[in-house]
Amino acid sequence: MIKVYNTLTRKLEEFNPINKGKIHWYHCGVTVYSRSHLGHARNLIAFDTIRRYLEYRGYEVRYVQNFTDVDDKMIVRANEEGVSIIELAEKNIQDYYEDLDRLNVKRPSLAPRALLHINHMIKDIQSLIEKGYAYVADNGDVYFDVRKWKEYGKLSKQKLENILEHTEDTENPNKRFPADFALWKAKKEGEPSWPSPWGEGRPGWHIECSTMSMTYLGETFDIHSGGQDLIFPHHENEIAQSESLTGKPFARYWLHNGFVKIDAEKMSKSIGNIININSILKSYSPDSVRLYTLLTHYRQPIDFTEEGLKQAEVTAERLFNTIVLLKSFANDEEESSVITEEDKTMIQSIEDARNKFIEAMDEDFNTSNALAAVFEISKDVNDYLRKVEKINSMVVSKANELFDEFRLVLGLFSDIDQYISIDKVKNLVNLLIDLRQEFRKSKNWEKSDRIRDTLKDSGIILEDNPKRVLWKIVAK
RNA sequence: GCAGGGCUGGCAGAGUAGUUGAUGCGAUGGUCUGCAAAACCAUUUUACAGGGGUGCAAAUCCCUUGCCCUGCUCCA
Repeated sequence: MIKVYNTLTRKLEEFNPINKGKIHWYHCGVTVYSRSHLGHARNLIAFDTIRRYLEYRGYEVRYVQNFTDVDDKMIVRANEEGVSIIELAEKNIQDYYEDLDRLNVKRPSLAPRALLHINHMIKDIQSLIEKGYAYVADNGDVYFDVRKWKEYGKLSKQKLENILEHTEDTENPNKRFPADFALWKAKKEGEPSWPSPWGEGRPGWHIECSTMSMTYLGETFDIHSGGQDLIFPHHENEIAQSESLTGKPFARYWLHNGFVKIDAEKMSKSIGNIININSILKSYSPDSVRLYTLLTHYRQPIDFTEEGLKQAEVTAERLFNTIVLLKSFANDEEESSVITEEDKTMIQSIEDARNKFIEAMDEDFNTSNALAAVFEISKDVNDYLRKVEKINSMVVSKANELFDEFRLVLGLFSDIDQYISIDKVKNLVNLLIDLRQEFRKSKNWEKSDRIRDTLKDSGIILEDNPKRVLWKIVAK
């Protein structure tokens, strides 16, 4: 049974999708006006892993993630660069996918863009006006009337009075109430605009997510996710718009991830303390970044330090070594009919590790504890491959199965195949190892070292152990 | 002010009442060993911001103080 922490109820809840076996999920994506940073990476990796886990558990996941390509930031940036917002969006979406792919984050099932849904948004705004939840101001703006929606504040647990007290926008004469938010903004000079029943203008920020999520996932869907900073006002407003429009519950489970901080401060574009994904990937592998992220539970903040990332890098490398070594035994045909006590213990450990992993992930996707299971079995495998008299092919295949599952869910080491040797190479290396062992027996260190050094130069590392010589292919 | 999150070993980071200070990194010692590399083992353990309270029992629940962060404005 999977449990998730739901921001709406502030409780751990049993997870059950509306349609058995299928999950409809909307993830709030990015405004495509600049390059993505580590905060986005954390967010993407966290939910990508959750998605992968749900798929692993047999769910079919429809994962919709939007691109905000029309809003204030887009317009300002496009003007600065002297391009249209469409051109700006194109470029940044391309960069975004590049970052996404490198981090091995699965692409969304659907990635709708706000600009292509303006007519649909207009229809929704129109309905909200007709239902009396929205009003047209004299200047052509359209606002959502928060006082009409009695449940306003239910996600962020804010009372309207408190919101009001700290709303800065008290001067706007077009609003009936300071906390009302824009569904449609009348055109200003130098801004792109679209025709509407209320004159030229453009949509407000929040409506796109309501419109697009319900278009592709239905009026009520399972999961809605995003960063914690979106809880208010963005997600609060989405709920208000959507539920007043349909009269039905909007998203059922609200998931929010914690921030990446730098020197105890949130990493954000407005503070300017950002590290871009592409720049961190110049010094660290995607696997290191993923692992670094997953070592902390997704709802906890991560105070980013290079030291921490380095630690994760070492950890990732060690784990990688285990897996690649294990893979090198995968196709060894020697069927061992005898099952020793050590084999049995290993098989049991493998089962235990899988169960522990699942148990951890079931509990609100506790990747920290899940990884603990991975590290423990990794240690057992290392021990087994080096110490046991005869390696049992069944043990190897079960272990490989397990690590394949881990890799799939955690999104780690997706490029591992390039480090696995084809049989021809394998035979060749094994021959050289045999020869070298003969030289070693006769204490011909010069020749035995020459073999080892030459192999090392071509990226093959030998490792002498009492029971056997192990080898692996490394990068470069 | 209101709402929420945090304060655990040298570092990172799980754990929300009671058979583990999980796990990772680091450090020290060891095993292995021609050398190298890797791996494994042991130690690094009477921790849980301070104070108070309720429990047979609290890091874990309640109260309180301190410090930090976040949202209430665009933001993953």
